[in-house]
Amino acid sequence: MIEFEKELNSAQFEAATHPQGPVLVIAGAGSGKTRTIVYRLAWLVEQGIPPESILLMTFTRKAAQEMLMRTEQILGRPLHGTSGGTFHAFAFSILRRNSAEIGFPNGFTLMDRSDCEGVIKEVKDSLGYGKKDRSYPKKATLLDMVTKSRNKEVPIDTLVNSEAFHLATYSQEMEEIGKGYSIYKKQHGLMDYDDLLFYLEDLLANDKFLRNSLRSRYQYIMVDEYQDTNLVQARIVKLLAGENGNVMAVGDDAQSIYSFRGADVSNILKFPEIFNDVKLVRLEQNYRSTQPILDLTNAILDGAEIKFDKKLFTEKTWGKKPQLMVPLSDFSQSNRILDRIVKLQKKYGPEEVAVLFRAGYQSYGLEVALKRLGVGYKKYGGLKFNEAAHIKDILAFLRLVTNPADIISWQRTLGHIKGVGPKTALKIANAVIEAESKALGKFTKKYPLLQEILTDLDGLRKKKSSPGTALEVIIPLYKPILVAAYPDDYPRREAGIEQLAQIASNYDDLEIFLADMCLDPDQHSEEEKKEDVVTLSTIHSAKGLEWNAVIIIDLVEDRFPSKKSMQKPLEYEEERRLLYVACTRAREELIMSAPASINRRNTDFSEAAIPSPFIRELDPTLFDELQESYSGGMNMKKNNPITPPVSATSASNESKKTNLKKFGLCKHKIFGKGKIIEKIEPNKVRVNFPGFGPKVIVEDYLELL
DNA sequence: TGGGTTGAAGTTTTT
DNA sequence: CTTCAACCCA
Repeated sequence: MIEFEKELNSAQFEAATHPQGPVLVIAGAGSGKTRTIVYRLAWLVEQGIPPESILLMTFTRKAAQEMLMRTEQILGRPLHGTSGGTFHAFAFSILRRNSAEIGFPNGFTLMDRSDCEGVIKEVKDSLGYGKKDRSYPKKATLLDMVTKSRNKEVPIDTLVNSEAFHLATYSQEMEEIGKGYSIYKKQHGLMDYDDLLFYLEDLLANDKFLRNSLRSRYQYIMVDEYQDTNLVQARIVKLLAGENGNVMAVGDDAQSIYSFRGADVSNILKFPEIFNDVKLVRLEQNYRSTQPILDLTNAILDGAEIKFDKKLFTEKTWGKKPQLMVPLSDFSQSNRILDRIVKLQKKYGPEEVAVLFRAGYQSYGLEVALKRLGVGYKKYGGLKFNEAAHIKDILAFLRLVTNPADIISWQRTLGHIKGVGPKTALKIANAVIEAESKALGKFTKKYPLLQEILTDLDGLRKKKSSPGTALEVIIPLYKPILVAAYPDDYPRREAGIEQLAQIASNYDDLEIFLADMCLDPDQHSEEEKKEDVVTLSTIHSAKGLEWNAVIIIDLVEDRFPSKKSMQKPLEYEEERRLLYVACTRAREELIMSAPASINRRNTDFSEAAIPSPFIRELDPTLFDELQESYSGGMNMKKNNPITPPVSATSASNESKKTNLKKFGLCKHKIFGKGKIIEKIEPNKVRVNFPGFGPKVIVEDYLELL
């Protein structure tokens, strides 16, 4: 018997043992959110609720697995049949069984990011857009806009006006591309991540029988990280929960960091309006970090444009102040951080140290340093295992076994035949699909390799082969192609393919294997399995995790907050929350690093770097500052001379103000070159931009020419 | 139409 | 430094 009342604090207990109806748990960072969910699961099961009637939606599959495992631990017995995973994976499993009903009689193939980009490019080209226009939005940008408009459920036009003004001239065409994209997917039996959610919603809304059967199956629904759900996810929850509404939503509005993907914080704020008689529980006591760390994280939130009514507190009143390290450059930062990692690992154990950063590439320097010293590490975020060209090649081939209409995969696969490019591949694919044996005969005669590929595909299709056996056929066929394409590093890539085969051997069903590779790309990568090593992670991928010591690197302007977010208030605020998430991962030691200079990509020279505005605005008594001396050591900066470092921005503003009187030429990041025609308020001017017309701009966003 | 070359532009986060 | 698309030649 579990003693719930003893194991949980009163708020946690209240949430975990709430008998019926909707509950909203606003759980501050480190407030025992996972613990609450786990105890709720255990409580439900102890009340006699069958485990298979519980549905647990999480942000990653890993999170779900961990929670289910912990529940089994405290229950002391296995938990059979509880469904746990991401919205996307859940949607896939339902849609797969009902594909005919949503207009995919032959099933569908799930696309990953680069497949989607390929389709977008195809549509763009077929519409004849962007010819000869070098500055036409790239396929990645186009896809971003299309999916963002879909996720936020706002027309592209509106989206462009509110957050991508520089694309204004293209919004009409982007709208068309979006339409074409959606038709293309349907025609070729393809779905992207967004489709999974929208088709699921349609299915639930229209199929009363299915809806009722799912409702009676899932009596209790729990949704973790609710602040990062989007509108359609919220509606799906509503459809699944039904009248009795046994939903528990858990989240923290201060940790919402996925709005770039369409997540909508107002979901969590509006939850009480959507369901009746919502029980609201707040978890505010922090069990993770020491008080000096919380003082700093509370201060970060204090600077927010829209205030959070939230002050985390802890009983761990002891502890070290967070540190701000100022290495001379981003290059020396790697070495100084390496020293710290080694020391911290001795103190806390090798697994208990993590280095966090804004973007995947920011850890490259450190990775080199770690390798040189032979310190093991695992990295989360950034490039994925299945984004490597050779892995994609193999997966494309496998996809043709299940979906012959997948033109993108045909082009990828047939492109390896000498003399075949996208155009010829398209013709061949059409000949195959339409079964035009005459045309096909010509092609197979001309390209012997094609005959081989087709024969293998046919064999695999007929036998309904498992992923493992399919790979046994494909690998020998692909090997010569691999060797020819990458003469210098094919052994490394071959090892990657071996690894893929290893993963595949755990699956019986090819379609499920392929979907999992998109839905959960790095669950099986070798990284996962490494033990006793330091963790390197993007902050997004570190969500929900914690370590004794956390180091955050590259806290300088343009890198964190990212350059792009500086001009957009909403994105800038999200960067702030991102830093909040990063800092609240630390239990005992928090180290922030803001190198004094960074290397710009296109120059050989380092440029002076300005510490992140989030750091500059902090009260300097909240942290200790360490500066790297020219001889290499780190010295404590004595009694923290109040460091509103006569910031470079304000200094340059001064000079701007005087120069602006001349009404000269200037440059704006979005509108390009323009001429200043009028000074309006103390810090605003009217500028005429060729092509855009006159605009009122805040001086700080202008560069004088 | 494929394949190589050239020249310019753009750099985040993820299911 | 990398990626992308236009351009040219076979």
